[in-house]
Formats: sequence, structure tokens, C-alpha cells
Amino acid sequence: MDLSGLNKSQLEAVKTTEGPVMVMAGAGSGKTKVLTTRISYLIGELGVPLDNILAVTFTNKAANEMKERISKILNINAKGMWVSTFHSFSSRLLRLEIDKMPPYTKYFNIIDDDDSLKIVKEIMKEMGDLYTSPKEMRNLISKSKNFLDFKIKDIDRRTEFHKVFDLYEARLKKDNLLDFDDLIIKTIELLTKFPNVLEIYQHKFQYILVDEFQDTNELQYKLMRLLSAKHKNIFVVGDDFQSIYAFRGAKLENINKFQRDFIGTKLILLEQNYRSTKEILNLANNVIINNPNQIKKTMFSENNFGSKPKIYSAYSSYDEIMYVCDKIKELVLDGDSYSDIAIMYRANHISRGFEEQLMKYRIPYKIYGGLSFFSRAEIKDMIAYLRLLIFNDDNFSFKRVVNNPKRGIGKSILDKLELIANESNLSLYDAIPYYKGKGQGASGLVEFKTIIDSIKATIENYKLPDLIDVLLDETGYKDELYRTEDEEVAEDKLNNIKEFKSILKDTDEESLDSNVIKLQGLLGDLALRTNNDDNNDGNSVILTTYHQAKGLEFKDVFMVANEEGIFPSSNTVTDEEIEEERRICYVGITRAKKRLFLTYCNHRRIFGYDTDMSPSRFIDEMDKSLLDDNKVRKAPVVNYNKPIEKKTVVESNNNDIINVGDKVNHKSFGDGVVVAKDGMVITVAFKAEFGIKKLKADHPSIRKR
DNA sequence: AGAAGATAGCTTTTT
DNA sequence: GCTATCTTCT
Repeated sequence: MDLSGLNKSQLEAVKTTEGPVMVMAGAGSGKTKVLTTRISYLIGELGVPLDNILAVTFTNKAANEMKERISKILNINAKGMWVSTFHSFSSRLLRLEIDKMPPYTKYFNIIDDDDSLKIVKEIMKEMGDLYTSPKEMRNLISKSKNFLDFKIKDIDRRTEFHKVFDLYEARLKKDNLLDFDDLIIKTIELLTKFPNVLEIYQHKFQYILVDEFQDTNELQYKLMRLLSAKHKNIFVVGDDFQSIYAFRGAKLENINKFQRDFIGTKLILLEQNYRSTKEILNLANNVIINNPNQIKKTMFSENNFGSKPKIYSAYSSYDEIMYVCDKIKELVLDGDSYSDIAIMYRANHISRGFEEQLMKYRIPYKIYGGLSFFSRAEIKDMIAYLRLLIFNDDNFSFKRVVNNPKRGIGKSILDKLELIANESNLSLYDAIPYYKGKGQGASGLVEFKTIIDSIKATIENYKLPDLIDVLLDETGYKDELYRTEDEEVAEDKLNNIKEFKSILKDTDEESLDSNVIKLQGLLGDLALRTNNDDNNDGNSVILTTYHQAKGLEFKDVFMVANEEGIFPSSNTVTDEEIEEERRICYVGITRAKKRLFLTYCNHRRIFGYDTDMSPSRFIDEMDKSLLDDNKVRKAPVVNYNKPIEKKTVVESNNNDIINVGDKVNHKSFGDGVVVAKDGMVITVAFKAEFGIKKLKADHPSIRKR
């Protein structure tokens, strides 16, 4: 096997196959190369069977890429290997073993955050007035599952939480559902409860590799520790500079814990950066140095010098967008292709303005992440219909589609049906024949069952993609779309469904199994799929959040919207949170190979209000000698001075008279002080990131404090 | 039941 | 400024 492309440390990381190894791999230090080479080495040189290796990453894309690279190096098909995300791994294992933990069955359905929120909403709706909003509650539930030291101080809120939590868990259990967090939790539960099962997998996975180790949380760490306890051949790769998932429970302490838990851990440092120019790397080091609690480490590079990162101070977000578009055109004229270029930002909503303008400029672009294809309503509807065809007892899918298209089946009818189902221990679907009653709803139920039954009876007669067309026609879904939506929207949704059909086509051609078996396999893990799985990177500019950009690299990177309140986000306050934001900034900078552009706006529309912005503290912190300052802008660009207009103003119910000097609270901007008054128009100074605004004193969002 | 109109809530970050 | 959800009217 050819290992000549590796440096000394990389080689050591590949060849130290026995015992615990921890690699601290800085940005651009060849981490993926080490991982794939090591796996290939295990298989190709040491003759380890494919099945005895487990590699875990954080994104499907990273997993797929690893498999592809291994396939190439060894000239084998690595598709079936245990190389996946933590969640996919858990799901795969649970499909094999969860039958041991009734009432769950291996046909469990995985629900995404949206579904989960919907369930929480349903539960809370019946509980009346509550302290916590459903969204908050959903957050708390996830936190309680991921943070071992989770606690709610306030006793009322705590009892409320436990009530909802218990109902939520019961509901999931009853319907054979697992949320994302459950995938990991149930896997640990299974392995702990059934030592013989644990034994099997400990024996099986002789070599375990964990990517992005700095982002593992306590549960994920526990899972890996359980599995590796026998062979102790565990290899973890991480970079504490790039730890950006503390909000999801990631524990940097795992790095220290690992060395304590696995005695004799070999520590390997990869400190040479092969990616970026010296100027870019200098800036990255200059940023991260402001994190006092960071373990000191300096990446070095033997790469050539390039140009200094450029910084641009824009008047408005429109101005910022135009600057970026102009620069992209220049870069392409200079010979770069669109796919060399990425626009990166802290929060997804920033992409909107860029999309519009890129389209106008005819610059091809692709949004990386954002709303997942599989979380679109029409796709979820199709999946639910398919699931119901295969699994009649899937109550969750049943509820999603029974009245979609409308069949006159409302809540009261469903409640009655549920009662019947519970009494005779049937699924909602099987309870339909026992539903006594007449009227639209009753006949709607019967009609629904007839349609599903008839499609089910002929399911093997079609190719899988054609099955979707049958569903669209027979259920009336297509007609309903055209009836209730604008034509454009309907076409759009049907296009998405068409894309979904192509996924079914792939599944169809993969095996000679029956349609039912094929669907059982496919439907299992659709919830875990994301947009970015297929990297058919054509020639497009990539728009992405910093989080999603991790692990990627681009020749030219634009970091946009570097403003206080956006980046760092206004939600981050504590020192620890700010330090995480700074690491996000580090991740952004180190994505760039050749050219880096930083921009910020002095004005931005936030929640529909024109807002004064100030540059990000991360910009302030940068040593200006490392930057090429481009902030010459002649005149403010038009398009910005649109008057603030509210469609409706409602009389506020408190008749407080608001005067200059009064404290007020605005729903979106928080507390502020009235600095001027002109009739009913007050001028309020809010927190720095929201600046000074003119508002109507009787606007419902305003309250006197 | 369903269209039209009004309003609240929203923007972290992801599997 | 956008969108999901609630309210009101037919």
C-alpha cells in the first residue's frame, strides 16, 4: 500500500493500529486522509474484515465521502461498511435488536424535530395555560435527554415539564416512534440491559474510529466507550479549536476524559496545515488567540503567501450583497469556477437576500443545508402514505394523511376512532370497520381504507416510482394540490415529489426483492437523510452556515454579516458562549484556501425594521495589519430607505402614557429607553445590536415597564 | 367548511 | 418581512 503521501505524524496515526489513539488534528491538516488511509490500511494490509470496523462521523456527507475514498483506495465496494453518523449507526443497530425491548419493533419510525414539536404542541394544547411555550418545551425535552446534569430550578415549571415529558414519552412509545435523541439513548439502554448483545458487538467491532471527536456529547462518548471496552482499539480524531456544538451537549472535556478512561492513550498532533495561505492562517491564529481557555496550539504552514484577507464595510445589506456578487464575477473572470467559491454566514436566514441577487446576476448557486428536502410537507406526506401501505399499524403516518386530501375527518372523529382502537387494542387503521356513525366523516374513513387497501393489494404490480403516481391519482392528492394551492406552488411541490421518485428509482434498481421489502428498507432511515448527502457538486457557488461548512474547503470564501447580534449571535452572552462563537469564526476562516473576504453592514433589516448595526467584535479583535481594508463606498445604495409601514395598528389595552425617559419593552428587541417623542411616535434606544428605532407608541409589541 | 383577514412569533447553530 | 396560526365572516 502506498503511504508515501503522508508526513511523519500522519503516518504514525495510520500505523498505530492497536490500543487507544487520540489525534489532535488542526484545520486542514489532512484529517480525512488519515482516517481513510487508516481504515484502508487495516483492511488492505492487516486483513481486517470490513465488518469488524466501525467508523463514526457527524454528517452523512462525511460518512459517504469516507466510504467512497476507501472504495477507491482498495478497489472494493465499501457501501455496506459500518461507516456512518452516530444516529445512522444507532438506527441500524436498533433495527436489528430493538425487538428485545418491547413494545418497540424493528419497524419503528424516526421522527424529526418538526414532528416532535407537533406532538409536544398536541400534548400541551390539552393542558391549558402553561408557563412554557411548546418550542421551549421541545428544547427542554431534548436538553434533558442529552445533558446528564439537566435541571429546572423553578418548581412549577419543573412539574409542568415532567408532566409533558411523561406524556411525550408515552406517546412515542405507544406509536413505535423514536426521536433523534432516542436513537442514541435506546442504543445505550439496549447494550446496558442486554450484556449478551453488548458482547456480540464488542466482539464484532475490533477497530473503532471516531471523527470530530471534540463534538461528541456525553451519550455518544458513553456509547463508544461501551463498544470499545473489549478490544480498546479506539481511534479518535478531533480539534478543540473547532468545537462548535456545545449547544447540543458536546463536551470538550471528553478529550481529557478519554485519556483518563483509556490508560496508555497515544497522543498524536497534526499541526501542519496544507490548506490555506499563510495570510489566512495568520488571521485564524490571530482570532483564536482571544480565547483564554483554549489549549495553546499553533498551526503552521509551508504553503505560499497569497493576498491578505479583504474586509469590506457595507452601507446596507443590499450593498453587501452587491459587493459579493461583483467580486464573484471578478473571480470567475480571473479563471476560478463557481464551485471554488462559498458564501458563509452564522444563521440560515442571511442567505435569502443573496439568493435573490445571485439569481438576478445569473450566478449559479446551491444552498447547502437549509430546509431539508425530506422535511418538506409534500415529501413527508408521500412517505407517510408509503409507510401506511407497508405498516398498517403506523398510527403516526395514519394521522398525517387520513384527512389529506380532505375527507371530512376532523378531530372529533379521530378521537372517537382512537377510543375504539384503544378499547380493542387495534391500530387506528384496523379500527375503521368498527367505527359506528354516519355522515361525511364516517364515509370518509371507509373511502380512505378502501383506497389504501386496493393499492396495497396491487403493490407488487408497479415499479416503485410508479407507485407514487398511483398514490397521487388514487388518493386525490394531486387534484387537491391544484385545488388548494396556486398553480406555481402546486407545480413546485409536484417537482419535489418527482425528485423523491428518483430516490425510489435508485432503491428499485438496487435489488430484486419485492416492493414491500424494498420499501421497508428505505423508509426506515429517510428521516436521517439530509440535503447534503449527495455531493453532485456541479458548477455552483455554495451558500452555507459555518456549522455546515465544517469539514469543507473552498478556494475563495466570503464570510458575510459580521455584525454584533448576528455574529456573535445576540443569543450568546456568557464568556463560554462567546468563545464558542469565536471558534465558529475560526472554522469559517480556515475553510478558505486562497482568498478570504469579510463583510459587514452598517444597516440591516431585522424583523422588518431598519436597524443600525456595528461590526462584529471578532472584526474589532483582528490585527488590522493582517487585513486589506476595502471599505471605500461612495454613496449609500438606493433600495434601502423604504419607509416603515405597519399594515395594522391595534389599540393597546393599557392606557399608559409613554413619555421620554420611560422604560419600555418590545417583544422582539427587548428593553429600551424612550429618547424622543412626536405625537404617537416614540424613538426608543434598545440594546446595541438593535440600535435606535422609531415606533408607534400604541403598537401591540410595545409595553411600558 | 373554507376563504379572507389579522396577528404573533420569529433568527442561532444540526443529527 | 415572512409565515404559521388564529379569527371572522360567508
